[in-house]
Amino acid sequence: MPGQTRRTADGGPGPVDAASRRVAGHLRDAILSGEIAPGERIRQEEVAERFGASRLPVREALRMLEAEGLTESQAHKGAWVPRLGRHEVDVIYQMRERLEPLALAESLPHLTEDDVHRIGEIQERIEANTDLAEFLALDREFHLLTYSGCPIDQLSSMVVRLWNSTQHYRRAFMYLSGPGRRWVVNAEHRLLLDAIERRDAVDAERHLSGHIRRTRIELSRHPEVFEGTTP
Amino acid sequence: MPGQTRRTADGGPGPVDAASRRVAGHLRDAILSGEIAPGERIRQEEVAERFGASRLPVREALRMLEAEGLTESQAHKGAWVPRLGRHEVDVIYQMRERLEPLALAESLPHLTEDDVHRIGEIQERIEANTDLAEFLALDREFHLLTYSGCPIDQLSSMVVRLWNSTQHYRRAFMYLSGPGRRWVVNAEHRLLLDAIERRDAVDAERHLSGHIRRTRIELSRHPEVFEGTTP
DNA sequence: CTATGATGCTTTGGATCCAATGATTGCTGG
DNA sequence: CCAGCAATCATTGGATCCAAAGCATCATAG
Repeated sequence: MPGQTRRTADGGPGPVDAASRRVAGHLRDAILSGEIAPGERIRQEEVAERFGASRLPVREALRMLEAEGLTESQAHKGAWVPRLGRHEVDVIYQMRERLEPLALAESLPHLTEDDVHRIGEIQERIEANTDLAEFLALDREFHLLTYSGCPIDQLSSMVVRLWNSTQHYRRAFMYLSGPGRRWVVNAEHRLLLDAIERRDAVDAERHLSGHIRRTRIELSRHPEVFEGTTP
Repeated sequence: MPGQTRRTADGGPGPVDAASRRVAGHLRDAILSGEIAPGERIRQEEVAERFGASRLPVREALRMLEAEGLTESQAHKGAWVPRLGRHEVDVIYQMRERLEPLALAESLPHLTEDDVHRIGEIQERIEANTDLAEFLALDREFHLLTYSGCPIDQLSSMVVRLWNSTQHYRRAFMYLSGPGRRWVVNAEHRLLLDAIERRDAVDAERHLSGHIRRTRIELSRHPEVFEGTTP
């Protein structure tokens, strides 16, 4: 799952990746892929041993992930992946409905023709794809690419953060709902892509907010997503 | 400037404050009060010596502040307070226009009668006050109190983050514009407060987004705010 | 048999020391 | 006199060691 490693700072020509950022990247992938589930605790020493580093960069990595909404921590009690409730996920999707159209509008003027072309290619791969994990990765890549021209760091990082913290529930939802309504996603993506190609910010914002809103409402009809995995 | 110290985690019954959180609190106050200006670099050792700690908790504190949008950092190049441009601040205000009404709507049902009463008291102190620094602190306290019932951590912390990163420019703007349009703020606050007392989320959201929007537009007419302090 | 308190064990937080990287400054050659 | 290069210095990143706080278990008394 490349492309979203190295987020917070170091965005520029940063030549090296410090150990703390490397550990953060591995941990991020582990959380986003579902290997570490919500509610699960993260022990510093275990992570340090796994990635061949000392505990210190692990601590810094956990702070970075905390900034991205991927972990929570409390003094002397450790860190864990936050477990979200039904209402919490619903509100986070409402935040996406309000923020991502703005990110798209800010990004649109800066997207190159090549960028738009790549977005179209991703959509073709989405339509040809059948694997669930790959669909999630491609969908994420599709949307984040549409925001990639946004020059406002605060906005970009908040959008990524919202995607991160709901990734697990999106996966659980897609798993439950099956591929039956995949065509709706494709239609929405196609309309969004067309608006982007026409550089029509108004249409793009409308299609995007509708896309997120529909997902939120369908997701809210699967309450079983939020009850699972109670050890 | 109390009330906003100890943000990120530890929100619950956290009994102690670790040294890193204490350092983060002091640094946060220093940045929000303007003592450390945008663009200024922060040297770890200097901070460590100043607050009587080792460099390690300072490093963790800088990560926490990075999470709150108060600092930026790059590997082997250190940390500094980010300097924002005119357009960047404008977009951040647009983010506020979209997010804070949602935070208010989520908060409203959970605000107690006592909360609402305290908000009214703060507004009275705002109207009686003449000092600029105190106005900024009270205004911040007013708005954050209206969001204090919001149970969605992600939303609350994002709102605080947006307030944090624009605090310096808000102060510069208030300093330039003078008290001449203070009455507009008071009128908007009064209408907002009334809607809150009536538990009218629709009205409250409208007044709030209008309040932020007007501030954004007046702020955008003072480009000199963003050019100052070039050493 | 249960509840309460003390003790040890695990895990995190902090301090000091060492290594690596970036910037600055001085030197040398054109 | 200026440009480029190299060496030194300041600053950050990382590893190891030590202290403190939570948590669980076990023993003991009611």
